[in-house]
Amino acid sequence: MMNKRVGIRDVAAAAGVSVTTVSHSLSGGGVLPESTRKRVQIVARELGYAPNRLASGLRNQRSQTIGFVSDEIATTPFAGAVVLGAQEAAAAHDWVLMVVNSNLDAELESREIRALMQHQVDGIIFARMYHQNVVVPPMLANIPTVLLDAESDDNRFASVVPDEEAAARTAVEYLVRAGHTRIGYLTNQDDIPATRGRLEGYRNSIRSHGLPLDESLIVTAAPSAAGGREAALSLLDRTSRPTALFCFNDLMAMGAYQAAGIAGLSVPRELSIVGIDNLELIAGSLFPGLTTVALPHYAMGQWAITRLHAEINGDSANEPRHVRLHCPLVERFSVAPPLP
Amino acid sequence: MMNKRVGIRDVAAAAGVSVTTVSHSLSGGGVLPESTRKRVQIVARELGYAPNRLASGLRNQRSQTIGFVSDEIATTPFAGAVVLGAQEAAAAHDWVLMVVNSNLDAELESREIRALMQHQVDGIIFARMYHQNVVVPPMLANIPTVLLDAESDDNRFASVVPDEEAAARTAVEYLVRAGHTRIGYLTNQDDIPATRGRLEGYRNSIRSHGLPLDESLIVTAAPSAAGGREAALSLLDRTSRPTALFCFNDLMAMGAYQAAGIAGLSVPRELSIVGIDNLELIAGSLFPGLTTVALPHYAMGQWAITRLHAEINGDSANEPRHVRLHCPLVERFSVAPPLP
DNA sequence: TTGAAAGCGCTAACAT
DNA sequence: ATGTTAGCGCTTTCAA
Repeated sequence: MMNKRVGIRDVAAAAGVSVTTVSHSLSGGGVLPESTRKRVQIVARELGYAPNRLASGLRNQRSQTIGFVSDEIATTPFAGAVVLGAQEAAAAHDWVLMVVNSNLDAELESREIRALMQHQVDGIIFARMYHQNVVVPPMLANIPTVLLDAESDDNRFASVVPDEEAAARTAVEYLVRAGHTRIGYLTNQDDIPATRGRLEGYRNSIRSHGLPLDESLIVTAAPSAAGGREAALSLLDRTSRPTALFCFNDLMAMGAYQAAGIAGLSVPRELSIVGIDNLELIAGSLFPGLTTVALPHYAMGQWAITRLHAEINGDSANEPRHVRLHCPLVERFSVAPPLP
Repeated sequence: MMNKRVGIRDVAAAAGVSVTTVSHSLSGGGVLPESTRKRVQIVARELGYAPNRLASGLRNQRSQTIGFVSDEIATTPFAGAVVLGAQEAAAAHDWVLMVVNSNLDAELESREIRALMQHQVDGIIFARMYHQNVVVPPMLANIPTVLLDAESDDNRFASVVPDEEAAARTAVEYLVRAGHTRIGYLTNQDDIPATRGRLEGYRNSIRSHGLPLDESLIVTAAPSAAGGREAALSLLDRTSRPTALFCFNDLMAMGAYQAAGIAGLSVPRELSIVGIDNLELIAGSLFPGLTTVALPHYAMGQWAITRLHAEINGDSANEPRHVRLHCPLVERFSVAPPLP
């Protein structure tokens, strides 16, 4: 049910002017005396006039609508932050988001993108929930598109991802500053960009602080609490155990807490722990609270829309194409100096 | 950039028929011989024709678009499941979702709803992330709207919420079946429908199993891990401590695990724990895994869209207006028989 | 069985 | 300074 009663011609009639004048008055076009403009605006408000975006979109070839395509929106708590960042930035441009989700089904994803294009979206955010390399569906070649938490070999698309390497350095550095010299790393067994970037960041940071790089302090496991628990356990069993653990993500960090409990070690007095993700639900609920490096989900959503806006308006020539966003440290209570 | 190249008239030209015939062929209207219909369809496919929904929406007064209005999409992991349920059901009706989020700001919410209406959405899902009573913004009176995880005194709106009382009964019953007779309840300090419903369910279930209802076993706290931890601690300190804890939500259950650790009790051997929510991230990561009652987020999303569809098509007369959805038990490993 | 044409609500080029 | 009018792409009545 479209309940748009009053249209531009009703306003015109009520104000005793033509539709052109109304259109100009409301959209700032044309050259009118302030007086008429004001008067028309007042009449429009009184009548409760609201423009029909379907009609103006049809006329302007601009729907003021952006397609947001993502994978697995349901299983991650990241999606909310990304969508929120995108939605708030979109609202600032008077855009509204059409959200679709493919649940990792490429065929479904194509259908959804097709639907979005039928709705004449002005552009598309192609988002993944975990930083990854993607091959962009070919039909996106004809529409302004920016990649979010994803990168493509196809250089045509602008993209934004977290700076994984710097995130890891931030975490390790924090531990080093606290006085730790034997810092274990619980890494992810999956070979994805995040894994590579964070591992590199760990190694670089250790080295750049003049600490010995002991590869046996790096343990590989599934990026889950269970994975982190087992990995941490294997490290804590050793005679000369690390005094701090840097974990690929907050879930593995949660596993490290569990391992500490099993090993009878108190966090942070006897074992310091740092994660990555800043999953509020986990990091804020662990006891004591987990110090971790936040992934910039909100900021990526925001950046993607802003970049898309530039692209659609044709002033994207000087805009950066590929961006790695900063990941800030979030301090809670899981780090202390090592025992003497 | 609208990149719709080929329109209905291109197809008409290519097929050597009129636009009318094309329209009828594609949408199944009119009375044409199968032969022409097929031929036109083939030509349309070859040309890569796709209808412009802005145009058909303008003509039909149906945008095939639904507004999804929610509060705090970012802070909860529930949002994803709700949106997914809604989106998949919407796709089945060839609808697409316009998602907006108000972050609890009523003024912002109004602006967003206004934007949705300008885009001529055919209906609106008014969703909350925590079961609550709401006053529906007055402008929704003129558009088909269904409430999700929310109820209103205004009886005009269909609504769907979880069956809180039954959820609690499911949890307690499971504990009783395992042999527990002293079951503590960690309840929420906030007076919201979930709190009332679950507390009632707890009491009803205890009574209906012929167990003594010991009100001192009910402890009130903040619905967080910290709240659950403190509440559980106070219960476990007692001489005749409960052998099982039912928790208002998974976060409080997580706190109960922490309390068990502090008290030196092993879960589930010495203390059984059940939650509500089935937050995969928490319930699946706790060690051992948390047995909990799932909130029907996906199903609510689905129901809301289906109901809205009936409403928009005017065949909602026999449809239920207010529904409480079943909350299924999800078994993991946090429950065992009490020690003899 | 097929086609011409009006019109959904809006914008903007072109008059006046 | 303001108004007339031709579409945007589609559906559908009405006529042929």
